[in-house]
Amino acid sequence: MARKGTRKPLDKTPDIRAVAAMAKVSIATVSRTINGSPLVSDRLTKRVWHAIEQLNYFPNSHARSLVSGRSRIFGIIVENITNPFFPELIQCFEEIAVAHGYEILVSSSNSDPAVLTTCVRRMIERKVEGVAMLTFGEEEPVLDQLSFHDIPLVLAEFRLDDPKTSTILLDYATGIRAAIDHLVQLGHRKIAYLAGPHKIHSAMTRENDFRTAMEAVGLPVQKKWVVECDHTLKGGVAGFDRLQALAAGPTAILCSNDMTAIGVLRAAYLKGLRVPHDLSVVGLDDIDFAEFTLPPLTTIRLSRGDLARAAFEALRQQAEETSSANIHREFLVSTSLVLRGSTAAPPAED
Amino acid sequence: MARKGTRKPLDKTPDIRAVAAMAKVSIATVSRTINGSPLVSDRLTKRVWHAIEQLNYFPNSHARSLVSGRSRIFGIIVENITNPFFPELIQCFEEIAVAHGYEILVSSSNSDPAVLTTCVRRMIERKVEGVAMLTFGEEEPVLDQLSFHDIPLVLAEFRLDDPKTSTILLDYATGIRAAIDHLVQLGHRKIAYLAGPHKIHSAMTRENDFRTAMEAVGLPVQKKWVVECDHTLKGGVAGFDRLQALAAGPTAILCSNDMTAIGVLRAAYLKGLRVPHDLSVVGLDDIDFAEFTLPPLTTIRLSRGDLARAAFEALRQQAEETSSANIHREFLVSTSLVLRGSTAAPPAED
DNA sequence: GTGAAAGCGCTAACAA
DNA sequence: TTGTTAGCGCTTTCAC
Repeated sequence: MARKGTRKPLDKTPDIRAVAAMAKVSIATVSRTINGSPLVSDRLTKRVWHAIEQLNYFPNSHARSLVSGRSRIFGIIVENITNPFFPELIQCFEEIAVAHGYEILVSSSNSDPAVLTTCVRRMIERKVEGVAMLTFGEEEPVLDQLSFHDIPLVLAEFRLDDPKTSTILLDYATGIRAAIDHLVQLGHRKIAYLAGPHKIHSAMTRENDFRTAMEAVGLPVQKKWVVECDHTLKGGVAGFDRLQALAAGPTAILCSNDMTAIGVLRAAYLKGLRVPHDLSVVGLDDIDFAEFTLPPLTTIRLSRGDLARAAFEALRQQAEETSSANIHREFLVSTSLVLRGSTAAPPAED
Repeated sequence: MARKGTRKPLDKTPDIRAVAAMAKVSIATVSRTINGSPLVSDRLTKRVWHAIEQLNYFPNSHARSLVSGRSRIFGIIVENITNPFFPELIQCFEEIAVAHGYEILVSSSNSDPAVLTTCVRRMIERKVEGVAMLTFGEEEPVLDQLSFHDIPLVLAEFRLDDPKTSTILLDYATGIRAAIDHLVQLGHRKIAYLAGPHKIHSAMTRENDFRTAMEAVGLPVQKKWVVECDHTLKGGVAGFDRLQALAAGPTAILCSNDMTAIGVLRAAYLKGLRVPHDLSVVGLDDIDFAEFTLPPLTTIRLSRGDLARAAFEALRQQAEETSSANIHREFLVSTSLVLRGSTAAPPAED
């Protein structure tokens, strides 16, 4: 409608033109300066930065993304931000991303496919350059969208035969085997397992690794002693209660995650069982809280830092390669047993 | 360089022009349809949506923001995402925001002014339409930037005389007074306080409210019994240890937040003190974990939902008003005492 | 009701 | 080295 500046002569946040005018250079020079182009002379570089500071100019990232076709945003979708494992993970991921000049968009799917769908939509609309799906197995409904829009992806425990998709494999088996060995060495033979939700892929992997480990040490897995929980504190309490309803209860419980284990600690206390004297409990994740429970939780450590680094690295490589060079990559994150106070020898048989 | 479509005839994610071509309408009509303009006829509306689905078209939000000048993004900056209080808060805020068609940008300042500065910069560059600073008192260094860029703001416990800034007041006093009353009624007279970092504004507010409450019930506040911690689990342990080093220790400890209190629970256990028999402990926040500690934590509840709603509402009002109508608003969030198992009568005097 | 066309603020050719 | 200019994908006048 009006030519530049005609409507409101002053009352605007400064744009690249204002900087150019003040520094008496072209807007191209301002752009080059901001982007660190080596072509700009020292003299002009100085003048431009001076003007930028004077005007308190902040480049508009929407304009940048639009024209460059690169948003420098990575999305990260976690299963449930309310589980302390994930904030710790997000924290690491964000630090790394910001250090590399990327932004992040965080979403929590809460195991709800509808939520997942809309947050993927939002990410596509924002033109993220990659998304880390750390939902551990609920990702299938949105995979097509992402691949249609050509967005690099890193998935946990899910191999997809797509050059733009990488996979992070979690070696739960080693940690779980170590936990079982530890328990067996202590004298336990009746070991129960509080599983995660079966619709979560990693929960199934963990459960299978539990079965494999039990078999390896020659212990039977009683069907009733594997109960499905939901990875929450409340779920741990409920799971424990179901286990307690059985005759000849287990002397040790391995849990699919720390939240479940902390719930068990609480429930056992209420039932008058003393951990580890009457019952041994092992968690998985090693969230910050695990060190501070009563007693401190013996758990299988899954490093947030390692996971975050793998996820970022996978995305960065995909994003910064020419798209024709993309290949499917795999990363492995290991686990290890952390011995604390929630495991001990089982009580003497009655 | 090349005219539209010359370079790669097909190999692109669809844009508004592709939709227009397929629906045999102008791009203006597509835009109107997407934005729900009532001016488009039913016949064309149908054709356009059909084309959108066929092509799996997602509008580019950078382009939208650029031209409309509205990003529909709110930023939320929290003090420390690793403290479970904040993920729960973010969760609520995000839900409300998404329900109202807004996106959110989350950042955790980790009490580091440099981090705060860069995350505010990123938010300004992304043209957020408002930011909720839930850092409780570390915001001063960035206030100028935000106000220079004319970005609506909502602050916790910080009044700023600016029409684009709203304030959320937290009524800690009521909850703290209730906690002190409760303790006094139980028979406690020696009440210690584990404070938060003094550089955090809310920590000072809480501490002052503690002093006021003590005075109101006629109890002296011993200088040595107020020790500054850092709102973490470790900090709670350290704070407890410092209190224990004193002769004639307190019989009850009120903590500036739940993390500190949980640390105290742990430290007391290690020292062989039984809570609540030997020592009463009260937290503040009522994070989800508080119900699951051993014993369950008596704490002063600060509703994440209320806080998130107040923050969103403040921002929405600022963003959707004509800028001339903006006025400073204040919201009040209340607290209340939640009785659980970590408080009891003090041990009989020796 | 619908379409044509002018930009939003910036980057990246290309020219000088 | 620097400046000129053509769009990035979309919304929004304005004219029909």
